[in-house]
Amino acid sequence: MSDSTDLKKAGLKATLPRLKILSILEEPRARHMTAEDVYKALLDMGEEVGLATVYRVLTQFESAGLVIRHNFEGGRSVFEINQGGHHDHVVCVECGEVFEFYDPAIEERQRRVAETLGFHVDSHSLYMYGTCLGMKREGRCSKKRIPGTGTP
Amino acid sequence: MSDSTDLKKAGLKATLPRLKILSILEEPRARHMTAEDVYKALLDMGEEVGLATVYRVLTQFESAGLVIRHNFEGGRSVFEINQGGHHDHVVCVECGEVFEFYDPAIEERQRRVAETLGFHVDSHSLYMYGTCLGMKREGRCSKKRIPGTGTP
DNA sequence: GTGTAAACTAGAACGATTCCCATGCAAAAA
DNA sequence: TTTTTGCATGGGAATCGTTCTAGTTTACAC
Repeated sequence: MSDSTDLKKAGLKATLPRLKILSILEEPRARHMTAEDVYKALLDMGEEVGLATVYRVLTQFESAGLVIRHNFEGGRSVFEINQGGHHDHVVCVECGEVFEFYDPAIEERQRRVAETLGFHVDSHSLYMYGTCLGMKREGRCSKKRIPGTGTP
Repeated sequence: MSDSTDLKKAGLKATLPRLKILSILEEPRARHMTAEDVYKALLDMGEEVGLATVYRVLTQFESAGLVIRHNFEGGRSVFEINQGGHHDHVVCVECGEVFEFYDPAIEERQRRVAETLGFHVDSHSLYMYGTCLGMKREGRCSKKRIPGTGTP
């Protein structure tokens, strides 16, 4: 299905900035981007889009369920395209790399805890922070820093 | 053990601002406070402490392991005194109330996941956001808003 | 094509946090 | 005791990410 159709289904007009932003987030290598990252990517591809628009659009996308917003350590938000399957995150504080995982047992226990407390859960987030020792991407921890993650 | 001893053990001089801030965080009703909350509490008790000092001291306390910093949804940080036992959080987006829980099974599964990934975990955070239907504190969801939590 | 509401841009404003620096104070040296 | 040294402080300015405002442009139903 085209991006344009995705947007209309979400009740949003298919404007140029929105289409561009969506396409950037859909690139496989994009995964977790800050608003600033998206803005820079737009500039790099020669698009005239204001930073304010990026923030507005990302927030709209979040409301529409097209993207998911994460608040990693350090305060700033990172966005990820919503491809359906829920998952949690492991963040390497050395290289800033973000890995994903899904554990049914954890999900089930969370449901249980909420039930016990009489709590209706809208969303939950689970992040693990540490170092990717022996992680196999390019041999080891890549030392490349991704904005919005890790410690200084 | 006195606060003064706690500070010295953490390698920090026992200065007045630090003692005051520590004592505020130790009050049982304090639990989860923003830097601003701590600052206001100091002003209320007639102390002359700068906001910058509050931030600086809280960060030092965090490094020393005396307090834990949380990044709840909404961006701002909330601080909680570290009383040893690790726990996770359930945040009511209606009233801003924060509840704590600990589930050994979840902790164990997390450890397992990290192990599988060859990842050394320094810390992790698990938050559930929702509404505290039927929660029994003062009958129900108290509608009192706590800074740094919840949606607008 | 045209009208209208929605979306856009740039820049100002905002709130949280950090930086800067002159001053204060307490432990170590003389 | 006096001097020195160095960390801690307070206040305001600066910075950062994010949101708001005003005026202009665009998408889409007619």
